[in-house]
Amino acid sequence: MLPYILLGFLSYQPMTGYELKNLMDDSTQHFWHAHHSQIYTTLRRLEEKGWLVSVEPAEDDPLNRRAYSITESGRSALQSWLDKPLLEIESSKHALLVRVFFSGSREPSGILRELRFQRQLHQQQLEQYREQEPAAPGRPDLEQEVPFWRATLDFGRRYEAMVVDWLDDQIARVEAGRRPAMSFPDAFPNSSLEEYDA
Amino acid sequence: MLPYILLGFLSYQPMTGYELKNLMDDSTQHFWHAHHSQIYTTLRRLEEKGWLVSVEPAEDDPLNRRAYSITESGRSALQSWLDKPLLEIESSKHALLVRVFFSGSREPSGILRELRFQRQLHQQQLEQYREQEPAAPGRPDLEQEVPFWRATLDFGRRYEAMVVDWLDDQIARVEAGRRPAMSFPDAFPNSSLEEYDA
DNA sequence: CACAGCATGTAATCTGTTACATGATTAC
DNA sequence: GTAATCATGTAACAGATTACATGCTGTG
Repeated sequence: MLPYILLGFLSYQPMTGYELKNLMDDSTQHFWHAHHSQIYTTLRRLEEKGWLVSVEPAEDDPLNRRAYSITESGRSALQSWLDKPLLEIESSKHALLVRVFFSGSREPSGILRELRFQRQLHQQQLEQYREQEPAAPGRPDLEQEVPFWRATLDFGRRYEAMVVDWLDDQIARVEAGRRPAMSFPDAFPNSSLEEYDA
Repeated sequence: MLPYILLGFLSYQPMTGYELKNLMDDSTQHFWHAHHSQIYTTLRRLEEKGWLVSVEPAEDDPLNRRAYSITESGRSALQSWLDKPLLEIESSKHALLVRVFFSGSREPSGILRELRFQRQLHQQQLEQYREQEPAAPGRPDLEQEVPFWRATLDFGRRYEAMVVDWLDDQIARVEAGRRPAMSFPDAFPNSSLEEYDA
């Protein structure tokens, strides 16, 4: 997948590995991320394949920047990947759900602490997504891309909102189970926005 | 993560690799999956670590079944993993979103075909989750686990419902963009439940 | 007897993470 | 000057997928 992300961005304009890393951190982070080590090695591999070409860092560039450009061969590889649609549901991995699945014998207080902290993290993530707005300033040729960038951001917002709701319900469920047949309020009601106190 | 899933299941009762694979396919599939090759090698590794013990397949068992049991050391490893809560948002990977992100210059018809097919898949997945109901028949000692199993299933249902909604909106958006300032219905309106016709 | 399912493994490869390593530039 | 950021790489390791490989059992 990473090769196509790099090809995709380089189809907009030539860039260095460092710039690609930053772009991914800003825009694809919530559905695909990569460490710089993987990006640099993948770029080299794509150049060997002939899908990219890089210009040797200029001698007067002490930062040793290597800019990559997409080749015609790279463009058609990207295009034929896009033309071959995804025909399956991709499987995902959620460590949090693994933990919840095997939490039946944990202390309710420990579970609650974890769920409340996760709720806080996902709420913050949601707020951050709500502030983001994709744009291609000064690139009218990329205007048609913007609605698709926004679509992926919208997915992120809906996903985080769903997770926050689910966590709220799980927190309520565990709290309800903790004091069965009781209705006393907690002596020190927990704010779900406190720092994790582990 | 896989080691803890195996430990978690084996904390319920001794099992073979094959049974663990089936259990995962039935219950953790939507938040963690593994191929049998990885399960068998991981079980061996956990035995070397002393977290599991296996009994040699009985001589009279032509199927060569090897049953694993959790050790005390394995139980405490599982427990201390559960006691160390997850303090970050886990990053996820969504190939579909990568494709959508770089779909700005694709043919609307190709995008629509893909989105509609994905919608169909996720709708089916949602219906399948709605029919599922976690239970521990004949194991009253596992009753307390059931609500947590159900919680992860509930996550799956909400996730698939969210994805279907999002796909509906994206399909509508692309359709609206395809015939700007027009309101003629399609000559052959597409059923979103047809087989993929690629 | 053929085929689906039971049952376990190894090997090669690919993908991804973490750690190690280096050096320049910019802002304070 | 010192810390953050720019910028690129290698190496070791861990995690995951795909292919290869084998043999038994039960059903039609």
